[in-house]
Amino acid sequence: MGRAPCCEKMGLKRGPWTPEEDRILVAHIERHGHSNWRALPKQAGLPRCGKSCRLRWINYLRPDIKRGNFTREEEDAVIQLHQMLGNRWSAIAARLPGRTDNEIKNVWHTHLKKRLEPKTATQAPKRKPKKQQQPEAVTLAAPVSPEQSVSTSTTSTTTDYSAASSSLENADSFTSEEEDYQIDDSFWSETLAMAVDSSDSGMEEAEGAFGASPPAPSTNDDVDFWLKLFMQASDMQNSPQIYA
DNA sequence: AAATAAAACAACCGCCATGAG
DNA sequence: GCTCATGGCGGTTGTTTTATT
Repeated sequence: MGRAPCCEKMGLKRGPWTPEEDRILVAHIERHGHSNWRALPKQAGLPRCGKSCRLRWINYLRPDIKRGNFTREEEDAVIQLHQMLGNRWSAIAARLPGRTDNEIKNVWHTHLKKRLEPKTATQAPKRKPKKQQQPEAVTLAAPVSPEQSVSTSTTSTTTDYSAASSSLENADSFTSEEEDYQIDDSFWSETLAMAVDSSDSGMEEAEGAFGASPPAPSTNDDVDFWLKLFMQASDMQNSPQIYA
């Protein structure tokens, strides 16, 4: 028997968050942290359940969230990590700084999965990819703090990956199912190096700053092991003569 | 311009793991 | 050692947005 839904029973509010609710939640967390999600909404005066608050914070309001479309590199990393980890979205998210498990999960289900589907599905997509993410979520969090306005800015996101996006001039070709999923030789060494770096330093900094507890060491070690293995494999591909 | 279909996104639900009492 | 409360995760659904007809 599952636990009763926490929000409905108490007559708490559900559905989309308003900017005002966002502001209250962020202000409260900045001031008091989030040691107890259950108690948080009451303390903050939010008519929400703790679970809802937690989700909102983790997925959208955290200052270190990177918004905007996934770059090609990020998508490829997700695919590769998914091959290694399966549907362990949180583990995958831990390797992609600024991306949340929910976001990754959505991206996976909306286009990455399709990209990997066999060539049988050759119909061209009816829609072109979205130009940019809808700004509402950004504007929700943006006014809250200077930190957020920086980290949640769509433009800053694109600048983060400007180098990568510059190589995406032919992005349309990637969206075609006819396109074989081919990884540039130099890609994995870059992407995985980034992932390892961030796991070694950046991610821990980011997580530490916001009180998130790091995943179990064994899990991290496992993933790091595989990442390094892939890096080595990639290097071998790049310069086989070295390893021959 | 309106209707429709599809994609993208945001949020919720239910289960599981873990820690405190 | 057991029970309960809580946090966290993955799956799923509902809503909104956008492209196409």
